[in-house]
Amino acid sequence: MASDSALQTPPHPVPGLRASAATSQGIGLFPGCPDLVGTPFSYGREEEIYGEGEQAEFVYKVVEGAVRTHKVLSDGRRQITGFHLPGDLFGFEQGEAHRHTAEALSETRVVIFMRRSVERAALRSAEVACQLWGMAASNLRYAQDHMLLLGRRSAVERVAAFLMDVDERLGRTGTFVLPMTRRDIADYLGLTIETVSRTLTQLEEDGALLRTGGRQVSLRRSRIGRVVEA
Amino acid sequence: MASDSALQTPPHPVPGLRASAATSQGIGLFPGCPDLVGTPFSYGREEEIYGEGEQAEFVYKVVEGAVRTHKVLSDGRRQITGFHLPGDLFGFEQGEAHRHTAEALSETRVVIFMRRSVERAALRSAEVACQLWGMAASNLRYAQDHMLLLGRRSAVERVAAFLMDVDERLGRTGTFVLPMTRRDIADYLGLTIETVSRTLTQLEEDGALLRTGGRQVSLRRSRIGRVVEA
DNA sequence: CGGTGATTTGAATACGTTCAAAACTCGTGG
DNA sequence: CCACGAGTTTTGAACGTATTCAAATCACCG
Repeated sequence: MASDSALQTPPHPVPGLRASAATSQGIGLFPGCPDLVGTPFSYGREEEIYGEGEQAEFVYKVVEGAVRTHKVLSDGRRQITGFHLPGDLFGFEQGEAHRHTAEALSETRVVIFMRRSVERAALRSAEVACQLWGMAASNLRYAQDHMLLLGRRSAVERVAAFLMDVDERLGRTGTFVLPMTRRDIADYLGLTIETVSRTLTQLEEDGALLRTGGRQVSLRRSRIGRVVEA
Repeated sequence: MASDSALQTPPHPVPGLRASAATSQGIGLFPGCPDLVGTPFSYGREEEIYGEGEQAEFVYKVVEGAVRTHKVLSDGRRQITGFHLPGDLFGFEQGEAHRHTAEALSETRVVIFMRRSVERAALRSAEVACQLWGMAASNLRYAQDHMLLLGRRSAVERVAAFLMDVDERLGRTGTFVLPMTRRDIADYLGLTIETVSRTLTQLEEDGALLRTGGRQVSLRRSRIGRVVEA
């Protein structure tokens, strides 16, 4: 399931000193932050990147593909806390252990950084620390919007808002292929797969979107926008 | 409704240069951060501290009392994103405008800081920036736990988890007076006031807690803990 | 002690869930 | 290129939890 890259040692790579050797492919942690260079790595569909409770050694940046992070209750109920698309950072924890499980939705390429070195960089440079702060704050904003969705929105509103969000993050073309299953969508929106499916059907009947094949959707922005409004 | 302090000009104070004069009462932003001194201020029960969309000029730290922050949909549905008790910081935004509304639950004393000067301090000092990062990260963790609660937990689980959380933050005595109304609890847990009330009754019948008067509760930690488990 | 707002309780309803089965997709191999 | 088959998605029907609407009770302040 793992990629065939010679650099890999799944499931938990140790970049060590190889980071500098990877400079050609390496991508900086932040736009203007050339000294922190990551090691490329990749994961196969449904592959676990790290599990809840594991030592949080690395930080990850998506290059290609998509990742989900989630939490689970002991009886299996699952809440996806976020989908991470190219350019997004994930896996950063304050404590020693990961507080989520992260899995690749599809064949996914990332670059990884040692958490320790990022933290050291933050301690030395106010600029780096501010970027990390900004990142956490932006994730917080996102989480709070999602709290409003989970706590107070109806099924149609959740699904419509979700589709608009995905469209946005995928380039606002209005037409895209959902990178996740119905189960993932349901576990992200606090619904069941059946409700997600029924709601999609309803939105299509209302002319808010068109479906061609299981995952492909085209939004009628004006119509679907009216569903969310409030 | 505002306090009778001579320093006040409700609802939106301008501390300006008075900050240094307030040193005697002033409380630093962080434990080891003596150069950022706030101006004391207070608000009456149900008084708005700032509104969503307003210019985010200040940052607040609760000294006494309690504050709620929330978001509202145009039709009035409300989601409380957090309760802030003594010691907690709130009102920090990344952008120019507040993304929530903040209100005092009861007579509340805070110290306020100019956002600009905190930001300037962060730019200068990696240590301050790291503290702010840590704060945002901790809020994020909290928000993500709450997402799991809102998305996947039943009414009893939500109420039980809520009571245990309040107990924790109020000193783990097991006995306390809820500082908020049923409506606040409902809007925090994504339920209705009726459901919160019924659930409280049910928990009492199950022997998980005792109620003496509207807001006073005593938890049977072992019993109520079993409700949340998962 | 009265009055107002908060809380609780009751009954009917609705929305989303659950369980079950059919239909569709898409990758694989013939 | 088509057929197969596993997994995913859709649809259907019954059910359950939480909501809604309504009214009674309670708590607290003056």
